Amino acid sequence: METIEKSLSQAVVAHLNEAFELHIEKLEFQLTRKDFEGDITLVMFPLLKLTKQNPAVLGEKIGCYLIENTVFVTHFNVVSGFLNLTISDGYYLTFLNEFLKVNDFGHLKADDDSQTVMVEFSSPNTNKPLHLGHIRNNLLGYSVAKIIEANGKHVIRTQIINDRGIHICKSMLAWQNYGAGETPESSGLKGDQLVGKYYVLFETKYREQVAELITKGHSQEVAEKEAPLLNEAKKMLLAWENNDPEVRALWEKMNTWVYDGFEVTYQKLGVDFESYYYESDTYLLGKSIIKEGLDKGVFYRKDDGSVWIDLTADGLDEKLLLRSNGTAVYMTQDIGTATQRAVDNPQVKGMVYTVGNEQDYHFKVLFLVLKKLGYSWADSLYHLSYGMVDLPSGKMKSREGTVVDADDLIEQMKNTAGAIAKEHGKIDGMETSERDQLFNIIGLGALKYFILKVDPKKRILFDPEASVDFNGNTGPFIQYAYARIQSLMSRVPDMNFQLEMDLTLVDKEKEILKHLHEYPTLIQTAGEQFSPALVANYLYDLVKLFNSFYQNVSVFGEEDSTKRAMRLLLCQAVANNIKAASKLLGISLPNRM
RNA sequence: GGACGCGUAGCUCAGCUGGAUAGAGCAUCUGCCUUCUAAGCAGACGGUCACAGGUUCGAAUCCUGUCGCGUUCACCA
Repeated sequence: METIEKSLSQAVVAHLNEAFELHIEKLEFQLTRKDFEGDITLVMFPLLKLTKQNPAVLGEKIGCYLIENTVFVTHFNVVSGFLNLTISDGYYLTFLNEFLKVNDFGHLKADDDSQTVMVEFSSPNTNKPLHLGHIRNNLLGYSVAKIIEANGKHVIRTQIINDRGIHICKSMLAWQNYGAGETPESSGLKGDQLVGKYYVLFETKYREQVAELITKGHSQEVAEKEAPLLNEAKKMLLAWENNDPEVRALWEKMNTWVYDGFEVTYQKLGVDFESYYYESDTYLLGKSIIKEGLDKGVFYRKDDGSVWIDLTADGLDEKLLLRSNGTAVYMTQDIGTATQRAVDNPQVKGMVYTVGNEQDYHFKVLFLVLKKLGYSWADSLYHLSYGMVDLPSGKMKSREGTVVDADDLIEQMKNTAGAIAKEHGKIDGMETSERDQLFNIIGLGALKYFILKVDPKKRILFDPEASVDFNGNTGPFIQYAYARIQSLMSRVPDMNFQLEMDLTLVDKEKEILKHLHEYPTLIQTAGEQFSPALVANYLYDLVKLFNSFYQNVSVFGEEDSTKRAMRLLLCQAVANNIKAASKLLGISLPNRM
């Protein structure tokens, strides 16, 4: 179904080009502001110069033409340079009919010819549990993947796991030295929590050693470098790289614990993945690519043996790619992983990396290096950068214990939802299991919406105590509207109404239909901009419009049965739309609350 | 210091590629539960869109500069 803006634009453009011998390609229409009469507005200022007409005359001309030559323009008025057009109720009723025929109206379906896009998110380290920052990352990545899918593309959700390096060795070492064989089973802790505990323990013991060295007269700098624990960890990393069987076995055991723990968190969050990349599998490829690049002359070697790339001509710096001792750095790994991923998935035409904005520079360099290596796919890489999540107390720092743990936060949201529901007396006569499920849906809905509604690139100030609300512009507000429609629908045994096309719409009904009409365009824009926030704010506006309608216009009280049928169908359409849009945000909807 | 990002109501945020009198929620205040769920609705209050220039019919939006906040410029990841 063609949008009304497009057909209007075509009609007006053809008419103007002929009348004034112009070569305009298309015109932009916008929704008419509330205070003026009309539905769609053409801003005529740009046309005034071209046609050398005054606004009143030109508006009159276009307006009359549209009334005579289209079926859906019924009135028009001109205010200064604005031509306001009124669209017939019949047009919107036809639209409503179309809308109801499809489940996810406005979403395109991928077929065999569709593009495939890979979306990477989460990218955890295997030495500690997921925290609030990961939650934003996961929600964003998952939602963007859904939005891209709704634009008719195949999507492969993937995660790149940083499973090697000094950090995991620290956890391993602490577990070995102080763990006494503790396991997730014996401790009752989730695997990731257990491994995280030993990472923290390492840091504690390490700092004790540093302090001790300082009292013995060493400088801070020397002490930090010479502490025996750190040297042990380094030794362990080396043993790992040399495939020491014992170290590898311990590494695999502890990583497995962590993955099991992560899986539980992902399930609670409602995200999942189709493929996984492990840096332990790809860092060697990274190293060999560095060698190739060296041979090709893209990189150069310094006297100490380290390998670099000079990006000063591109406005960046010189960047280290391989240490003088030949070991891989972060960039080496990422080059390897990116290449592996491209080799494994030749059909993929785009790659989205969901990574925090503190790595903007890193990704700029990474993409540029890949391009200089001559990979054709390097141009289709995109860094979906997002702002960090700050706490009122400042930045989250794992070493200072100011991290908000993902599992804890989810639990807390659920409890808050329960407490508020109880306060409102919403849970009377509900089974315990049903109750539990409901609190889960609402708590997570609140959390997801709270995070997704803000522009990805902006930082979020997150106050775990106060800032997640259940009133106003929130997830539960949207869920509540949906639940109310469901309860309304449950009173109507048969929804097979035939829509009468000569009905007269009241303002609120028309406003809702106009809003629904914008949905396909919105999804397209959200896809282009990788922005779940657009979807969230659209949803909020829809629910606001709907609530106002629902509270002020009766459905069952309506005596005209055809009008009543139309209103019920309108409710149905809104419910469908809430469902479709919520799915893109990963927000579940309850049938009652 | 260089680079990148941000700055809109007391607080948290919208404001699409420039368009009409800058919008929501929270907080504060007024009404509305005996008819489909009050986690709601109707309304009031609240703004020098950081500041200064520029571009033009027209700027919160684009350009330049200044200030403030953040991130980043590691043989850390």
